[in-house]
Amino acid sequence: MGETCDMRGLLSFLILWLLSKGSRSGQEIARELERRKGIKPSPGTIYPALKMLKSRGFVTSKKDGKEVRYALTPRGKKAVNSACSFFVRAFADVFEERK
Amino acid sequence: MGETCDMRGLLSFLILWLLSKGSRSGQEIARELERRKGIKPSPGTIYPALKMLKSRGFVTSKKDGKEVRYALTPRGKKAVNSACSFFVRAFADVFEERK
DNA sequence: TTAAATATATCGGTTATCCAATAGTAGAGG
DNA sequence: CCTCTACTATTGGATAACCGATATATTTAA
Repeated sequence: MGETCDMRGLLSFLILWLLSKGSRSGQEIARELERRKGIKPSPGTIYPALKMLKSRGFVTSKKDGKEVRYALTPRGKKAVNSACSFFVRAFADVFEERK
Repeated sequence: MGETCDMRGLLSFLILWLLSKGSRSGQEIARELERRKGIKPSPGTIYPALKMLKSRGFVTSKKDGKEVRYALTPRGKKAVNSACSFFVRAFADVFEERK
């Protein structure tokens, strides 16, 4: 990517989706995003995103030694659900074509 | 959406993907985006996006009476292909889960 | 008990991504 | 002609989405 089409966006959506599988630390999230996108998001990307999601009430954080574990709030769970159905509706045929 | 998770982004990706099905006018693109996203993008959204894609050599435009028809360049076709495979790799399991 | 490593976080800046408002342009019908 | 309508386009502005550099805290290892 990069030289072709930027594909910016959807980082916070992916973070919420990952957290819907269970709580994670910031670094765990960064590593999972790396597997998906090819490049690891920098600290300046991941932590401000988590902070924003927290300020909107989608995520809680809990310090645990060296790490901080992030988890979805009930409101975050609802947000993921509606975001997923929106996402699937919007991009369904893009996926179908590549099966 | 909106109140939940913004889902901003990927507009230009969707435009390129639509154009990979054949040439379209700006309004045809806007209407197809409306079906996908629920709301019709405003002129201030769609035309600057098309202009940007044109300036990057992904798209050509050709006046045809009242309309302007947009089409992919060879470079645009390559961009769509790599963008699609990136997209599918990044979001495959989000999609699987909802089938 | 230091030093290195790891995780979290902030700051400043760049670019993308939208919208609302506004305006130009061309065909259609009176 | 002239107005109505649909399409195209620009401008200005708000916000999101990143990155690189830097700083801080905690654990681990030497």
